[in-house]
Amino acid sequence: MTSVKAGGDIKIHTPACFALGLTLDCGQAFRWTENPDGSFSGVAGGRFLRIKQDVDTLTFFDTAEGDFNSFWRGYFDLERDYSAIVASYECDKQLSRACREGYGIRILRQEPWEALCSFIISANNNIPRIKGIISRLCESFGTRLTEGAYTFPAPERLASLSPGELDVIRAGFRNRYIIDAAQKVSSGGVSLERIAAADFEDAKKELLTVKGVGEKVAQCTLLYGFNRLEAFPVDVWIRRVINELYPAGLPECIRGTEGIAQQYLFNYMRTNYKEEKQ
DNA sequence: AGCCAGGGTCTGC
DNA sequence: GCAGACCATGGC
Repeated sequence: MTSVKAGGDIKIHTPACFALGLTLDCGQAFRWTENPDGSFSGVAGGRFLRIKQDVDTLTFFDTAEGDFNSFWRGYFDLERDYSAIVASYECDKQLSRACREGYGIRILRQEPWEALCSFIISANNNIPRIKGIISRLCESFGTRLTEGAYTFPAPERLASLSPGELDVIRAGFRNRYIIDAAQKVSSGGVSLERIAAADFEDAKKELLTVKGVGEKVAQCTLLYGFNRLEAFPVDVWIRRVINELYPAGLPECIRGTEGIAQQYLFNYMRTNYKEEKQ
């Protein structure tokens, strides 16, 4: 069976402060892979996308205009003025440097359920392995879109599984956490709609009722799944940032967009640490 | 071989 | 509230 192309390519002028590769490979999303030609392929919102950034052009291959406007525009946060946000970080020297080195990183607007489930899997784990587990989760329990591309399984699909049935994804002790999250979300015991409408503290409190969700996973879910830019997840890398760069406290200029600053600092510390080890 | 990874839970004080 | 053991897995 041959697939019918739904639409042509969409080309837009690359927005200011937009770096595709850094954004898709900075530890906030786990579903994108780089192709030999420099484009990226991935699945989000139940849609497969191949996308490539050239000097001045961003190409969404084989994408319908309706999908671009109703989904991808929001997913890549194209309407937000990142140049202004990054400029507001000039109050701090080290943060400014982090912004230069990671210039163009954006916070993706991922789906709440995928973000919650992905960051439950991220606990005490490393990024390459997180990607592998999520890939196997989608391949085993998602819906096939095209060759090698599967949707992220809905909570309803995972809620009826036993931990043993999840062994194929090799998530280890996280199996029962994934299932608990799927059960609470699909039953409405935890409501993603209510979380989206709640203030920050109430939203976090509701997320913390899920097993396997502590402070850090809740902050990640709110930042990446609900676009709460005031969230500030602290993992081991950000702990190093705080200890080594900001022992007296974080700079004032990040107030309101702490999550974006956090992403630049995360990238900065990880990149420099890797170079140090070579 | 042992340590680490976008942590959290559970128990005991 | 806080420390410490424990949790699966795989890369280095």
